[in-house]
Amino acid sequence: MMAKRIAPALDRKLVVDAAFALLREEGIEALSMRRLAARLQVQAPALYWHFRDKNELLGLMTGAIYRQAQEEVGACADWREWLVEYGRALRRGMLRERDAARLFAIAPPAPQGEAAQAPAIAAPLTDLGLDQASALSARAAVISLALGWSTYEANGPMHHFLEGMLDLDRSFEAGLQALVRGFEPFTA
Amino acid sequence: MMAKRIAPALDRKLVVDAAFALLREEGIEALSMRRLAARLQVQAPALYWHFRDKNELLGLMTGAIYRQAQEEVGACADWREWLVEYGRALRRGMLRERDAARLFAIAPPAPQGEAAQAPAIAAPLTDLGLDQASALSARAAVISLALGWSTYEANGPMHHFLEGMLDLDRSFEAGLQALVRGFEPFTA
DNA sequence: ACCTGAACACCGTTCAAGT
DNA sequence: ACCTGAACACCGTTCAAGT
Repeated sequence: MMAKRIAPALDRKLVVDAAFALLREEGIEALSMRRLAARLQVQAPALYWHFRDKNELLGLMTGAIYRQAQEEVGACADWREWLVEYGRALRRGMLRERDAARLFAIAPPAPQGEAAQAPAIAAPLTDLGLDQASALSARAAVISLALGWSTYEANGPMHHFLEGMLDLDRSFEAGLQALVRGFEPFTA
Repeated sequence: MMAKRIAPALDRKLVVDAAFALLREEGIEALSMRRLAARLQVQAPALYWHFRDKNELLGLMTGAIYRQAQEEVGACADWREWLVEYGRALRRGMLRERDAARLFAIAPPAPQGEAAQAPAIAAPLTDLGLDQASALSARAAVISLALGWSTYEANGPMHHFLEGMLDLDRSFEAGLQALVRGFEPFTA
Protein backbone atom coordinates (compact mmCIF):
# COMPACT_ATOMS: atom_id res chain seq x y z
CA MET A 1 0.00 0.00 0.00
CA MET A 2 1.10 3.59 -0.71
CA ALA A 3 1.24 5.91 2.27
CA LYS A 4 -1.86 8.04 2.61
CA ARG A 5 -1.31 11.39 0.96
CA ILE A 6 -3.35 14.15 2.48
CA ALA A 7 -3.95 17.30 0.42
CA PRO A 8 -1.64 20.23 1.31
CA ALA A 9 -3.47 23.10 2.98
CA LEU A 10 -1.59 25.73 1.00
CA ASP A 11 -0.16 26.55 -2.36
CA ARG A 12 1.37 29.70 -3.77
CA LYS A 13 -1.69 30.86 -5.66
CA LEU A 14 -3.95 30.38 -2.66
CA VAL A 15 -1.65 32.47 -0.51
CA VAL A 16 -1.26 35.26 -3.07
CA ASP A 17 -5.03 35.45 -3.54
CA ALA A 18 -5.57 35.65 0.20
CA ALA A 19 -2.91 38.35 0.42
CA PHE A 20 -4.74 40.44 -2.18
CA ALA A 21 -8.00 39.99 -0.31
CA LEU A 22 -6.40 41.03 2.97
CA LEU A 23 -4.78 44.02 1.30
CA ARG A 24 -8.08 45.20 -0.14
CA GLU A 25 -9.98 44.72 3.10
CA GLU A 26 -7.50 46.05 5.61
CA GLY A 27 -4.69 47.84 3.82
CA ILE A 28 -0.97 47.29 3.71
CA GLU A 29 -0.37 47.87 7.42
CA ALA A 30 -2.50 44.82 8.19
CA LEU A 31 -0.76 42.64 5.65
CA SER A 32 1.44 40.69 8.05
CA MET A 33 2.52 37.09 7.78
CA ARG A 34 0.64 36.27 10.96
CA ARG A 35 -2.65 37.79 9.88
CA LEU A 36 -2.34 36.25 6.46
CA ALA A 37 -1.69 32.85 7.98
CA ALA A 38 -4.68 33.24 10.29
CA ARG A 39 -6.94 33.95 7.35
CA LEU A 40 -5.67 30.76 5.75
CA GLN A 41 -6.23 28.81 8.99
CA VAL A 42 -2.58 28.03 9.35
CA GLN A 43 0.36 29.13 11.48
CA ALA A 44 2.70 31.84 10.23
CA PRO A 45 5.79 29.66 9.77
CA ALA A 46 3.84 27.49 7.33
CA LEU A 47 4.10 30.32 4.79
CA TYR A 48 7.88 29.95 4.80
CA TRP A 49 7.60 26.57 3.21
CA HIS A 50 6.11 28.25 0.14
CA PHE A 51 7.99 31.56 0.08
CA ARG A 52 11.55 32.46 0.91
CA ASP A 53 10.39 35.54 2.78
CA LYS A 54 7.69 38.19 2.84
CA ASN A 55 9.34 40.12 0.04
CA GLU A 56 9.02 37.24 -2.34
CA LEU A 57 5.30 37.13 -1.67
CA LEU A 58 4.92 40.88 -2.21
CA GLY A 59 6.92 40.64 -5.41
CA LEU A 60 4.48 38.11 -6.75
CA MET A 61 1.69 40.55 -5.99
CA THR A 62 3.27 43.49 -7.80
CA GLY A 63 4.27 41.12 -10.58
CA ALA A 64 0.63 40.17 -11.02
CA ILE A 65 -0.51 43.78 -11.27
CA TYR A 66 2.29 44.56 -13.67
CA ARG A 67 1.61 41.59 -15.92
CA GLN A 68 -2.12 42.09 -16.00
CA ALA A 69 -1.65 45.64 -17.24
CA GLN A 70 0.34 44.39 -20.19
CA GLU A 71 -2.31 41.80 -21.01
CA GLU A 72 -5.00 44.43 -20.99
CA VAL A 73 -3.41 46.29 -23.86
CA GLY A 74 -5.02 45.16 -27.09
CA ALA A 75 -3.69 45.33 -30.63
CA CYS A 76 -2.28 48.75 -31.47
CA ALA A 77 -1.58 50.56 -34.71
CA ASP A 78 1.67 52.11 -33.57
CA TRP A 79 3.99 52.34 -30.57
CA ARG A 80 2.59 55.64 -29.35
CA GLU A 81 -0.85 54.11 -29.07
CA TRP A 82 0.61 51.11 -27.25
CA LEU A 83 2.38 53.33 -24.73
CA VAL A 84 -0.77 55.32 -23.98
CA GLU A 85 -2.91 52.20 -23.55
CA TYR A 86 -0.24 50.63 -21.39
CA GLY A 87 0.00 53.69 -19.19
CA ARG A 88 -3.77 53.71 -18.70
CA ALA A 89 -3.81 50.02 -17.87
CA LEU A 90 -1.07 50.46 -15.28
CA ARG A 91 -2.97 53.26 -13.65
CA ARG A 92 -6.18 51.20 -13.58
CA GLY A 93 -4.30 48.35 -11.98
CA MET A 94 -2.86 50.59 -9.31
CA LEU A 95 -6.21 52.14 -8.54
CA ARG A 96 -7.81 48.72 -8.34
CA GLU A 97 -5.53 47.48 -5.57
CA ARG A 98 -5.29 49.37 -2.34
CA ASP A 99 -1.87 50.78 -1.41
CA ALA A 100 -0.44 49.56 -4.71
CA ALA A 101 2.16 52.32 -4.83
CA ARG A 102 3.54 51.35 -1.44
CA LEU A 103 3.64 47.75 -2.53
CA PHE A 104 5.73 48.64 -5.57
CA ALA A 105 8.06 50.74 -3.45
CA ILE A 106 8.76 47.74 -1.21
CA ALA A 107 8.76 44.86 -3.66
CA PRO A 108 9.74 44.95 -7.32
CA PRO A 109 7.49 42.95 -9.63
CA ALA A 110 8.73 39.37 -9.85
CA PRO A 111 9.18 38.51 -13.49
CA GLN A 112 8.01 35.11 -14.63
CA GLY A 113 9.32 33.06 -17.50
CA GLU A 114 11.67 34.90 -19.84
CA ALA A 115 9.81 38.15 -19.26
CA ALA A 116 12.91 39.48 -17.54
CA GLN A 117 15.02 39.70 -20.67
CA ALA A 118 15.39 43.05 -22.39
CA PRO A 119 14.17 41.86 -25.81
CA ALA A 120 10.99 40.48 -24.20
CA ILE A 121 10.36 43.71 -22.33
CA ALA A 122 10.88 45.76 -25.45
CA ALA A 123 8.95 43.35 -27.70
CA PRO A 124 5.52 45.02 -27.72
CA LEU A 125 7.19 48.19 -28.95
CA THR A 126 9.86 46.76 -31.22
CA ASP A 127 7.08 44.80 -32.92
CA LEU A 128 5.60 48.16 -33.79
CA GLY A 129 8.85 49.40 -35.28
CA LEU A 130 10.65 51.08 -32.40
CA ASP A 131 14.33 50.28 -31.81
CA GLN A 132 15.10 48.40 -28.61
CA ALA A 133 16.90 51.14 -26.70
CA SER A 134 14.10 53.62 -27.36
CA ALA A 135 11.54 50.98 -26.45
CA LEU A 136 13.10 50.26 -23.07
CA SER A 137 13.53 53.91 -22.32
CA ALA A 138 9.99 54.86 -23.31
CA ARG A 139 8.42 51.98 -21.46
CA ALA A 140 10.41 52.84 -18.34
CA ALA A 141 9.20 56.44 -18.51
CA VAL A 142 5.56 55.41 -18.82
CA ILE A 143 5.84 52.98 -15.92
CA SER A 144 7.52 55.67 -13.85
CA LEU A 145 4.81 58.19 -14.56
CA ALA A 146 2.05 55.76 -13.59
CA LEU A 147 3.91 54.57 -10.51
CA GLY A 148 4.87 58.04 -9.40
CA TRP A 149 1.39 59.35 -10.03
CA SER A 150 -0.20 56.82 -7.77
CA THR A 151 2.40 57.45 -5.07
CA TYR A 152 1.74 61.14 -5.39
CA GLU A 153 -1.99 60.67 -5.46
CA ALA A 154 -2.02 58.40 -2.43
CA ASN A 155 -0.12 61.00 -0.51
CA GLY A 156 -2.13 63.11 1.82
CA PRO A 157 -0.58 66.53 1.32
CA MET A 158 -2.12 67.06 -2.04
CA HIS A 159 -5.08 64.83 -1.75
CA HIS A 160 -7.15 67.29 0.24
CA PHE A 161 -7.25 70.32 -1.95
CA LEU A 162 -5.94 68.69 -5.09
CA GLU A 163 -8.94 66.53 -5.70
CA GLY A 164 -11.12 69.60 -5.91
CA MET A 165 -8.44 71.76 -7.46
CA LEU A 166 -7.22 69.37 -10.04
CA ASP A 167 -8.97 66.49 -11.70
CA LEU A 168 -6.57 63.66 -11.01
CA ASP A 169 -7.74 61.43 -13.83
CA ARG A 170 -7.68 64.21 -16.34
CA SER A 171 -4.29 65.39 -15.20
CA PHE A 172 -2.74 61.94 -15.35
CA GLU A 173 -4.12 61.56 -18.85
CA ALA A 174 -2.67 64.93 -19.83
CA GLY A 175 0.72 63.93 -18.47
CA LEU A 176 0.65 60.60 -20.22
CA GLN A 177 -0.33 62.16 -23.52
CA ALA A 178 2.38 64.77 -23.17
CA LEU A 179 5.02 62.17 -22.42
CA VAL A 180 4.13 59.98 -25.37
CA ARG A 181 3.61 62.88 -27.74
CA GLY A 182 6.93 64.42 -26.83
CA PHE A 183 8.96 61.23 -27.01
CA GLU A 184 11.51 61.11 -29.78
CA PRO A 185 13.06 57.76 -30.66
CA PHE A 186 16.85 57.71 -30.42
CA THR A 187 17.18 56.55 -34.01
CA ALA A 188 14.83 58.48 -36.25
CA MET B 1 16.08 82.97 42.14
CA MET B 2 14.79 81.42 38.97
CA ALA B 3 14.80 77.63 38.81
CA LYS B 4 17.83 76.23 37.05
CA ARG B 5 17.00 75.61 33.40
CA ILE B 6 19.02 72.85 31.86
CA ALA B 7 19.31 72.71 28.10
CA PRO B 8 16.98 70.21 26.39
CA ALA B 9 18.81 67.28 24.87
CA LEU B 10 16.70 67.29 21.71
CA ASP B 11 14.96 69.51 19.23
CA ARG B 12 13.23 68.77 15.96
CA LYS B 13 16.08 69.79 13.70
CA LEU B 14 18.57 67.71 15.66
CA VAL B 15 16.37 64.64 15.34
CA VAL B 16 15.68 65.12 11.62
CA ASP B 17 19.38 65.55 10.92
CA ALA B 18 20.20 62.38 12.86
CA ALA B 19 17.47 60.55 10.98
CA PHE B 20 19.02 61.54 7.65
CA ALA B 21 22.42 60.41 8.84
CA LEU B 22 21.04 57.07 9.98
CA LEU B 23 19.17 56.64 6.70
CA ARG B 24 22.32 57.28 4.69
CA GLU B 25 24.48 54.98 6.78
CA GLU B 26 22.14 52.06 7.33
CA GLY B 27 19.13 52.39 5.05
CA ILE B 28 15.44 52.65 5.70
CA GLU B 29 15.10 49.26 7.40
CA ALA B 30 17.39 50.45 10.16
CA LEU B 31 15.58 53.73 10.62
CA SER B 32 13.65 52.81 13.75
CA MET B 33 12.68 55.06 16.62
CA ARG B 34 14.83 53.01 18.97
CA ARG B 35 17.97 53.15 16.85
CA LEU B 36 17.45 56.82 16.17
CA ALA B 37 17.04 57.50 19.88
CA ALA B 38 20.18 55.51 20.66
CA ARG B 39 22.18 57.59 18.21
CA LEU B 40 20.93 60.69 20.01
CA GLN B 41 21.82 59.20 23.41
CA VAL B 42 18.26 59.19 24.55
CA GLN B 43 15.43 56.69 25.09
CA ALA B 44 12.90 56.06 22.32
CA PRO B 45 9.87 57.57 24.07
CA ALA B 46 11.70 60.89 24.31
CA LEU B 47 11.13 61.32 20.59
CA TYR B 48 7.40 61.37 21.17
CA TRP B 49 7.65 64.61 23.01
CA HIS B 50 8.85 66.23 19.76
CA PHE B 51 6.85 64.30 17.16
CA ARG B 52 3.31 62.96 17.16
CA ASP B 53 4.49 59.71 15.62
CA LYS B 54 7.10 58.25 13.30
CA ASN B 55 5.17 59.35 10.24
CA GLU B 56 5.40 62.98 11.20
CA LEU B 57 9.18 62.64 11.39
CA LEU B 58 9.38 60.93 8.00
CA GLY B 59 7.13 63.59 6.51
CA LEU B 60 9.59 66.26 7.63
CA MET B 61 12.32 64.32 5.85
CA THR B 62 10.49 64.05 2.52
CA GLY B 63 9.37 67.65 2.96
CA ALA B 64 13.00 68.70 3.22
CA ILE B 65 13.99 66.86 0.04
CA TYR B 66 10.99 68.26 -1.77
CA ARG B 67 11.62 71.83 -0.67
CA GLN B 68 15.31 71.75 -1.41
CA ALA B 69 14.61 70.70 -4.98
CA GLN B 70 12.48 73.75 -5.50
CA GLU B 71 15.14 76.01 -4.04
CA GLU B 72 17.74 74.59 -6.38
CA VAL B 73 15.87 75.82 -9.43
CA GLY B 74 17.25 79.16 -10.47
CA ALA B 75 15.68 81.90 -12.54
CA CYS B 76 14.07 80.57 -15.72
CA ALA B 77 13.07 82.15 -19.00
CA ASP B 78 9.85 80.18 -19.36
CA TRP B 79 7.77 77.53 -17.67
CA ARG B 80 9.13 74.68 -19.78
CA GLU B 81 12.63 75.45 -18.61
CA TRP B 82 11.42 75.64 -15.00
CA LEU B 83 9.77 72.22 -15.25
CA VAL B 84 12.88 70.61 -16.68
CA GLU B 85 15.15 72.13 -14.05
CA TYR B 86 12.72 71.17 -11.32
CA GLY B 87 12.53 67.59 -12.54
CA ARG B 88 16.31 67.33 -12.57
CA ALA B 89 16.56 68.81 -9.08
CA LEU B 90 14.01 66.32 -7.76
CA ARG B 91 15.92 63.46 -9.24
CA ARG B 92 19.19 64.70 -7.76
CA GLY B 93 17.54 64.96 -4.38
CA MET B 94 16.23 61.43 -4.58
CA LEU B 95 19.58 60.04 -5.65
CA ARG B 96 21.30 61.93 -2.86
CA GLU B 97 19.27 60.29 -0.10
CA ARG B 98 19.20 56.53 0.23
CA ASP B 99 15.81 54.84 -0.13
CA ALA B 100 14.19 58.17 -0.93
CA ALA B 101 11.48 56.56 -3.05
CA ARG B 102 10.39 54.32 -0.21
CA LEU B 103 10.37 57.27 2.12
CA PHE B 104 8.02 59.17 -0.20
CA ALA B 105 5.77 56.14 -0.52
CA ILE B 106 5.35 56.01 3.25
CA ALA B 107 5.29 59.66 4.20
CA PRO B 108 4.02 62.55 2.09
CA PRO B 109 6.17 65.67 2.27
CA ALA B 110 5.05 67.86 5.14
CA PRO B 111 4.35 71.32 3.77
CA GLN B 112 5.55 74.25 5.82
CA GLY B 113 4.15 77.74 5.95
CA GLU B 114 1.56 78.53 3.30
CA ALA B 115 3.32 76.25 0.81
CA ALA B 116 0.30 73.93 0.95
CA GLN B 117 -2.02 76.28 -0.90
CA ALA B 118 -2.63 75.75 -4.58
CA PRO B 119 -1.62 79.27 -5.63
CA ALA B 120 1.69 78.87 -3.81
CA ILE B 121 2.34 75.51 -5.44
CA ALA B 122 1.52 76.87 -8.85
CA ALA B 123 3.37 80.14 -8.32
CA PRO B 124 6.73 79.35 -9.94
CA LEU B 125 4.84 78.46 -13.12
CA THR B 126 2.08 81.05 -13.05
CA ASP B 127 4.80 83.66 -12.63
CA LEU B 128 6.07 82.50 -15.99
CA GLY B 129 2.67 82.88 -17.63
CA LEU B 130 1.03 79.48 -17.20
CA ASP B 131 -2.55 79.32 -15.93
CA GLN B 132 -3.00 77.76 -12.50
CA ALA B 133 -4.76 74.56 -13.53
CA SER B 134 -2.11 73.75 -16.13
CA ALA B 135 0.60 74.64 -13.66
CA LEU B 136 -0.68 72.24 -11.00
CA SER B 137 -1.18 69.51 -13.53
CA ALA B 138 2.24 69.89 -15.14
CA ARG B 139 4.05 70.11 -11.84
CA ALA B 140 2.27 66.98 -10.60
CA ALA B 141 3.32 65.11 -13.73
CA VAL B 142 6.97 66.09 -13.35
CA ILE B 143 6.97 65.12 -9.66
CA SER B 144 5.36 61.81 -10.56
CA LEU B 145 7.91 61.05 -13.23
CA ALA B 146 10.82 61.75 -10.88
CA LEU B 147 9.26 59.85 -8.01
CA GLY B 148 8.23 56.92 -10.15
CA TRP B 149 11.60 56.81 -11.82
CA SER B 150 13.44 56.47 -8.58
CA THR B 151 11.04 53.81 -7.37
CA TYR B 152 11.53 51.97 -10.61
CA GLU B 153 15.25 52.42 -10.55
CA ALA B 154 15.59 51.26 -6.95
CA ASN B 155 13.71 48.11 -7.84
CA GLY B 156 15.81 45.08 -8.42
CA PRO B 157 14.08 43.49 -11.39
CA MET B 158 15.36 45.97 -13.85
CA HIS B 159 18.41 47.12 -12.08
CA HIS B 160 20.50 44.15 -13.09
CA PHE B 161 20.30 44.20 -16.82
CA LEU B 162 18.89 47.69 -17.17
CA GLU B 163 21.93 49.51 -15.99
CA GLY B 164 23.96 48.02 -18.77
CA MET B 165 21.12 47.92 -21.24
CA LEU B 166 19.79 51.37 -20.65
CA ASP B 167 21.51 54.44 -19.39
CA LEU B 168 19.30 55.41 -16.49
CA ASP B 169 20.33 59.04 -16.37
CA ARG B 170 19.99 59.52 -20.08
CA SER B 171 16.62 57.77 -20.13
CA PHE B 172 15.24 59.83 -17.30
CA GLU B 173 16.37 62.94 -19.09
CA ALA B 174 14.72 61.75 -22.30
CA GLY B 175 11.46 61.08 -20.45
CA LEU B 176 11.54 64.44 -18.73
CA GLN B 177 12.23 66.28 -21.98
CA ALA B 178 9.44 64.38 -23.70
CA LEU B 179 6.97 65.16 -20.95
CA VAL B 180 7.72 68.86 -20.92
CA ARG B 181 7.95 69.13 -24.68
CA GLY B 182 4.63 67.39 -25.17
CA PHE B 183 2.72 69.28 -22.52
CA GLU B 184 -0.01 71.54 -23.84
CA PRO B 185 -1.49 74.12 -21.47
CA PHE B 186 -5.26 73.82 -21.03
CA THR B 187 -5.79 77.41 -22.11
CA ALA B 188 -3.76 78.14 -25.20
C1' DA C 1 9.12 71.22 30.09
C1' DC C 2 11.35 67.28 28.86
C1' DC C 3 12.96 62.68 29.57
C1' DT C 4 13.13 57.61 31.61
C1' DG C 5 11.41 52.78 32.80
C1' DA C 6 8.41 49.55 32.16
C1' DA C 7 5.03 47.65 29.66
C1' DC C 8 1.59 46.34 25.65
C1' DA C 9 0.62 44.48 21.49
C1' DC C 10 2.57 43.48 17.84
C1' DC C 11 6.29 42.16 13.94
C1' DG C 12 9.52 38.72 10.49
C1' DT C 13 12.02 34.71 10.77
C1' DT C 14 14.32 30.29 12.38
C1' DC C 15 14.26 25.71 13.77
C1' DA C 16 13.42 21.54 16.02
C1' DA C 17 9.77 18.55 16.18
C1' DG C 18 5.59 16.42 14.69
C1' DT C 19 2.69 13.84 10.96
C1' DA D 1 6.42 16.94 2.00
C1' DC D 2 4.26 20.13 4.69
C1' DC D 3 2.91 22.11 8.98
C1' DT D 4 3.10 23.35 14.28
C1' DG D 5 5.11 25.22 18.78
C1' DA D 6 8.20 27.72 20.80
C1' DA D 7 11.46 30.97 20.68
C1' DC D 8 14.62 35.14 19.22
C1' DA D 9 15.31 39.66 18.27
C1' DC D 10 13.14 43.14 17.16
C1' DC D 11 9.18 46.93 16.32
C1' DG D 12 5.84 51.62 17.39
C1' DT D 13 3.53 53.59 20.99
C1' DT D 14 1.54 54.72 25.73
C1' DC D 15 1.90 56.22 30.25
C1' DA D 16 3.08 56.81 34.88
C1' DA D 17 6.85 58.56 37.13
C1' DG D 18 10.98 61.17 37.68
C1' DT D 19 13.65 65.80 37.46
